[in-house]
Amino acid sequence: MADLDETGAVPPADFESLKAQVVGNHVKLPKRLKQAAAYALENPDEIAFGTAASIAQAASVQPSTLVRLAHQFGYEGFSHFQTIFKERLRLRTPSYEERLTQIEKSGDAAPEAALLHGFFGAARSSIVKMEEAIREEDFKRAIEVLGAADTIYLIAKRRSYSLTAHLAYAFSKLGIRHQMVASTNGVDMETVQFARPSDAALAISFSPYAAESLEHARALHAQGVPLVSITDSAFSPLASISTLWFEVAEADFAGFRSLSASMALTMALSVGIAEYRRHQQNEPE
Amino acid sequence: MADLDETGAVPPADFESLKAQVVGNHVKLPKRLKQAAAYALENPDEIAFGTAASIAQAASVQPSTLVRLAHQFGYEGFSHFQTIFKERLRLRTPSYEERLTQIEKSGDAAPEAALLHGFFGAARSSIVKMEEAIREEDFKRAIEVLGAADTIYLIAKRRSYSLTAHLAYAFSKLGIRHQMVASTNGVDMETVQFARPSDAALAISFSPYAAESLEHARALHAQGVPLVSITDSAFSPLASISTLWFEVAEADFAGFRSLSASMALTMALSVGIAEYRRHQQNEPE
DNA sequence: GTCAATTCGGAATTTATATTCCAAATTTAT
DNA sequence: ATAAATTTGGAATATAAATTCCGAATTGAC
Repeated sequence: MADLDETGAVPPADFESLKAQVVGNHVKLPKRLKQAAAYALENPDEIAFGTAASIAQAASVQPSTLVRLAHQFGYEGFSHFQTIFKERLRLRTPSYEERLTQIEKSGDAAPEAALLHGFFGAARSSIVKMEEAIREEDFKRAIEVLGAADTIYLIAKRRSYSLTAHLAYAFSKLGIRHQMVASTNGVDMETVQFARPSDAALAISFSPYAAESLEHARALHAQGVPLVSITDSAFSPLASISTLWFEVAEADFAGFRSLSASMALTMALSVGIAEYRRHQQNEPE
Repeated sequence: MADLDETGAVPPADFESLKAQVVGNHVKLPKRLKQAAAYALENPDEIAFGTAASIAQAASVQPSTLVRLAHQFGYEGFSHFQTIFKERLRLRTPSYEERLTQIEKSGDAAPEAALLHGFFGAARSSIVKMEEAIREEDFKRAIEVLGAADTIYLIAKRRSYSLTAHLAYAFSKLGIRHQMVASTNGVDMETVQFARPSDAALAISFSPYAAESLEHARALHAQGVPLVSITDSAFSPLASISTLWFEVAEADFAGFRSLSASMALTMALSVGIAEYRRHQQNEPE
C-alpha cells in the first residue's frame, strides 16, 4: 500500500510544474528517490528517450525505483511520468491521437470538446512546426521570383482552393496583378497558355494531388514560367518541376487537414511581394 | 529472403541523409512503402515518439509495413530506424521559445524574416486566444442548430469568402447539404429567398462588414432561419440577429488579419455537424 | 541496542511492442 | 489473358519493457 498514490493530488501536467514541485516544495524524498529525481531534472532528454532499464542504470538505481518515483508524484507509472518529458521535447501539445483516446477513455463526457481542441491543437502544431522548418532564404527567394513577375498565376483545386481565394483577395487589395486558374467552365488550360516566362506561378497542392493542378503546373513549367509551390512532401510531383517549393506539414485531425500554416505562409508571401515591389520602385537599379 | 537487407549498403546514419536518399535518388518504392516514407518525413516527431502501432495507424499502413520500410533502407528493424528520428530531436536542444527570442534579438537583419515570423506569430496567438475564449457549450449548440438544418446557407464575402469556400469543400466531402450565397452574377438575394425555418445559416463577417452579407443575414433572419455567426466583436451587426455567435479575435499583422483561428473553428464545426448527424441516424429519438 | 517502519534491490510477472510469417491481393511480364 | 513476381494486410509469435512483489537492508524512534 505504501507505494501507491502517495500524494493523492493530481500529478504535474508539464515538465515545468514538475520541476517547480521538486525544486520549490522540498518534497521530502528518500535517498534513492532523490537521486533519481535529480538525475531526471538534469537529464530530461534521457528520460524522454530511454527505457526504464537504461535510465535506471545511468542514474544508478533500479527500474523499480523509477516506478516508485513516478508514483510519488501521482503518476500512474513510469510510462506516464515519461510522457511529461516527451511532451517537453515535442513542441506541440499532447499528440492528438493520444489526447483523443484519452478523452474517449475518460468516458465520452464531451465529444464536441475533443473535436474543438483537436482542430485547434492541429492548427497550433502545424504553425509551430512550419515556422521551425521553413528556411528564410527560401522565403526570400520566393518573394523575389514572384515579386519580379508580371502576372502571377494561381493554381489550386479542391482543398487548396480556399487558400488561393484568399490569396486573390490579398493580391487585389495590394494591387498585385494575378490570374486565378480555377474557373468552373473548363477554360483553365487556355488561361494557362497565355502565361509567359516573364510571369510566374504559385501552385498549392496536397496529398491526393488534383490531376488538373498538376497538368496546369506542367504546362506552365514547359512554357518556361517560374513556379513556386506549396506542397506537403518531397514526393509531391510538384516538387520536381518547381523553381522553389515549400513543404507544409499540416497536421490533420479526424482526417481533415488544417490549413492554418499554409494560410499564414500565403499571407506572408503576399505582403512580402508587395513590399518587394515597393522597394523596387523606390530604388530601381 | 526478399524482405531482408534490400540494399546491402549501410543505412543512412542521420535524418538528413535519410531524407536526402529518399528525396534525391528517387528510390522506387511501392505504394504503401512510399506512403509510410512520406509520412515519416513529414512527421518526424511522430516517428520519434510513437510506437510502431500508433504510427502505423496515423500513416494508414500496417505495422509490418514500417518494419519493411526500415529494412528497405538497410536498418535492422523499425526500432533501429526509429533511433535516427530520436537522435534528430536530441541534437536539436534549443527550445522553441528560446529560438524565437534569438530571432527577435538578431532582428531587422532580414525584413523578410520579420514578415514571416510576424504572420506566424499572429496566427499562433489567434489560435491560442480563441481556444481559451471559446465556450464549449456554444460550440455544442452551434453543432445542434446547424446539424438539425435541412440545408445550410453559407454567407461570406470578401475577406471571409475563402473560409466559406473551405467550408463548402468540407461539407461536400462530408455529405452535408449546403448552399453558398456568393454567386458572381448577383442572384444571391433570390437564393436566400428559398431558405425556410427548417434550414439554417452560417455567416462570417469581420470589421468593415460587407453590406451584402448583412443584407442576406437579415433576410434569412426575417424568414425565421436560425443563424450562427462568426464575427469579431459584440458590436457586430450580425451579433444582434444571430441565434448564436462566436467572437473570433484574429490578431493582425501589417494590417492583414490572420484567418487561422476561424479556419480551425469552421473545420471543427463541419466535422462536428457530420458527427452529430451520424449519431442522430443511429439513435433516432 | 532493539524493534518497527520505511526503503530498497532484484527476480518474477504482466503488459506492451516489434517482428515474422503466410495467405490474399495486386502488379508486372509474357 | 495468364502466369509469375511482388506487395500487402493481419494474425501469430517473439522480444522487450514496465510493473509488481517480497525478502533483505537500512533508517529512525525509544
